[in-house]
Amino acid sequence: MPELPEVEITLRGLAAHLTGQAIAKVVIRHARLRWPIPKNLPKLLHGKTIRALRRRAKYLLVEFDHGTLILHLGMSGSLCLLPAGTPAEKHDHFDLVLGNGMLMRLRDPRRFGAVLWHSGDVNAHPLLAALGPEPLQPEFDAAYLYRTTRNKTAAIKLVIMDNRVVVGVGNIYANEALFRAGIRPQLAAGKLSRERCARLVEAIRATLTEAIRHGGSTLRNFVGSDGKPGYFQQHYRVYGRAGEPCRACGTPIKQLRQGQRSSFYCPKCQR
DNA sequence: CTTTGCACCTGTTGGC
DNA sequence: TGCCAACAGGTGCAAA
Repeated sequence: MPELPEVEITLRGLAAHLTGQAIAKVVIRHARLRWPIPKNLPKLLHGKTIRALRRRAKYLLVEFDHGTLILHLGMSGSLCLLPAGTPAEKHDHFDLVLGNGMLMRLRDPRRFGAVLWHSGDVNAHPLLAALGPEPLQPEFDAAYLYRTTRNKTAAIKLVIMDNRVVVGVGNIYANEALFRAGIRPQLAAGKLSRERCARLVEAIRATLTEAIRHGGSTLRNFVGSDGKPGYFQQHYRVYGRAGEPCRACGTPIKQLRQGQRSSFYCPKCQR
């Protein structure tokens, strides 16, 4: 589920409910996520007040006066707000119980997600320090992408999915953005012209912005929901459509593998 | 430095 | 229906 739009939607859904709340209790049911949840988290957070929620790449940052709780949803994670006392289900690994009688619950069947703590400047955390620009911020522009791709022989799809180049472009939206830009996923990044870099930047922005506007590919209620996604069938142009006709020209969509991930493209619309 | 493939997990899907 | 393999939207890391 969680590509950047889902994380952004989650952030927006939670922010107003968490900000200013004190932590009444921290519950760790299953500490073995991608990295272990710190054992001392309950002690660290008890009675402390949430000052703000932010997002950096696909990390959700819960800021306190004395440090930051770093959350990542991995491949299958979701967060929801429930009344305190709601019984936990199978994959509910972590709760923040709030002073207002609600709790924020992390559910993550595959456990590729993360719950970490960092005191001090969170941008200096090893997981965040080397990240590239946000795709929706002005630093990510045509000049930057052109400069960054020079002399790169790697496929453009792999490059835009590289966190050090730009964050938050996952497999689905990489495929969709390349279709919008009319660029083949296997094209060597260094061969892109300035004009095509500009098109790609705009395509990435438009694809992500549109997905955020639609509530991500998954719509959730954050308050009172059980975290089960209510599915919103996203109208993908190429992702998952191998063999089906291109929505623009009717040519069958092709599939290939790049870096152990599936890529999809229209051989006529994308060059 | 870049590139490649593995690893962490469970759930779902599709072929036989 | 059952069984099993393949695959899934992330991404850090070791090895080459």
